[in-house]
Amino acid sequence: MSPSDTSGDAILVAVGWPYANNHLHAGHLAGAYLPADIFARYQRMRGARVLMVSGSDSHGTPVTVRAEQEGTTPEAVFHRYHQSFLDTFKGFGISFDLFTSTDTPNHIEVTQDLFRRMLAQGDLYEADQELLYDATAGRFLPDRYVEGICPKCAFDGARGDQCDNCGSTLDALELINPRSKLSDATPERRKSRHFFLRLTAFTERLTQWIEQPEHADWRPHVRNFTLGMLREGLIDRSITRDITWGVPIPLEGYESKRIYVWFEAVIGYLSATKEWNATNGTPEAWRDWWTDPKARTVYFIGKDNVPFHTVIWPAMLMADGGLNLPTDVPANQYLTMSGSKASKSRGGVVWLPDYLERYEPDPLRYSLAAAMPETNDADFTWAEYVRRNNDELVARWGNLVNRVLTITRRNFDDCVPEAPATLAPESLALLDRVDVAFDSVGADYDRVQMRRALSGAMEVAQGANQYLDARAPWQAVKADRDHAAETLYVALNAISGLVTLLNPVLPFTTQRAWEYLGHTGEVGAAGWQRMPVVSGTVLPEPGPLYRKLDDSVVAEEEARLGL
RNA sequence: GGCAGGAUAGCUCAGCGGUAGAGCAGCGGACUCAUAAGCCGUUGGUCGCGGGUUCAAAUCCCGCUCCUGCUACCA
Repeated sequence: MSPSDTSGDAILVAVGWPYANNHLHAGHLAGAYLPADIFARYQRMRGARVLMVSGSDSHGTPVTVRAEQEGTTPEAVFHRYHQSFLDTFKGFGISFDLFTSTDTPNHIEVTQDLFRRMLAQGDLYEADQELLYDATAGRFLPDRYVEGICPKCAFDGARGDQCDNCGSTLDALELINPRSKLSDATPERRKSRHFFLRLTAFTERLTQWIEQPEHADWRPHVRNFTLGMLREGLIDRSITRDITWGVPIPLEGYESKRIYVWFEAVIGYLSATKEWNATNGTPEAWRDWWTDPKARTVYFIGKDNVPFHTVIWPAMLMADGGLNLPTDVPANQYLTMSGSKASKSRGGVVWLPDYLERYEPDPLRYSLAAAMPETNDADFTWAEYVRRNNDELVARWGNLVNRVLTITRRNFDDCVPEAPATLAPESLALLDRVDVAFDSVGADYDRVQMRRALSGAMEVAQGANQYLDARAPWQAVKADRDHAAETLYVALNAISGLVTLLNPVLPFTTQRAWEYLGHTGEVGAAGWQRMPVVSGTVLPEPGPLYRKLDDSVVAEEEARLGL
């Protein structure tokens, strides 16, 4: 269903904003974009009015630094990766209604509007801040851009925010012999006037909100982490920086400063909703997602983003007044790559544009969904990818489709056979099992338990294989043609249900299977139910849904990773 | 340091109070429609260590060991 069709319940699928300083990798897909897409596809199928939005986070120090290194502008860096993101999402079928950026007039306007109102209400205030300044690079340094000797353990190499040796959380001003990571210069202390978010004023309201009974089933790592932050005490944070690449402060005399990304990027969820509705001729309809208390707003992010989505953004929404707070923030844990953490800055990563040059999107979607880091960090290995592709997609599911279509077309004149008026008990049992799966698998998708949903659907596929084996239509077709006809008719109908059940995870290949069954249109448009396969329908010639991968792929890809 | 999660069959993991499970790998079998796929059977574990609660603990409580992550002025 289109977000413009107002008949369904409104669900905002809000997805974390990727930082436009590099391409996306498999960790991004597993952590946020894939679960969001599966969820959105499922909700659309069951008739919800889904609006799925995100955009490039175009601002921030690393973008500026990268631009300087390359001798180009921050805009150029941002545009390059923004385009890369769009290509990647298209290639993997991540079905955004809108993927915009923080570099739009609309976003700047929405941000500045909220800034002004929060300032007027006293939720923001001005104060001096002492910071480290790199005179060589001509820039104030974020804590992470400063290194020095740890004041607690004397480790030389501690970063300004944290010492990797003893684990202490630091203030960059405490470092002994600080040096800039940008220029190696010794930074100097300078005062600068900034705006602060009065987070401390929201502690009580945030705590009450998190402790509401309907939030009891939030993922433990999200809920407990948030409660821990609230218990330990929030700290007012400065939300402006001495930089020139970012959203301008809407006041006179602040031309050398910008609103900082962590304050501004989360506003993107709201500004993107407004942008989509303005573009589609319904400028007031953004309220259906943001002010209707029945709307759900679900945020798909990696766990490193939790504080911004369960504390800072909710506080900003409370400050605004009438906007919906997050319904759920099903943050994922990390995807590790052959045992080590996937990272944009380090190597050992499966880059998504690179992947798409060699492989189809669905097998990676499948592998990542089957081992999604929902409760723990999950490890991605190429060996497991190849195994899942070959054993599960090719052998169990793809082969099921292929074998049934092949026998049917060969023996029944390329048509769906006639079924008897009364089906055998095992035939009814299989179809019933498929139909029941729509409830259980659907509930799992709805709860963002993608691993469970997928394994539930795949168990039904296995059941279909067992059914076929028990009734052996390849033999029956010689002795008892009606028996074989029933088997194939039932199997085709079971496959039809499976196509729909699997479509949120495997949108490309299930669409092809859908057409092999003689259906027309899109799987996603047919609703969350088993589409009957009708006797007499002509079945087109099928092709393999998946390609079997040779074991040598494992060694090749591991070599690329530098393992 | 604080917080969270984990430690279960060779491997990847599920189970989270009631006689140890799945997939893969291994072994055996019947079949042959299918991308030599599918199906059936089977080998294999004192569920990290030590205490405790209970008629009963992988499952709850306490302590310990090891692993991973997060710890909001990169996002």
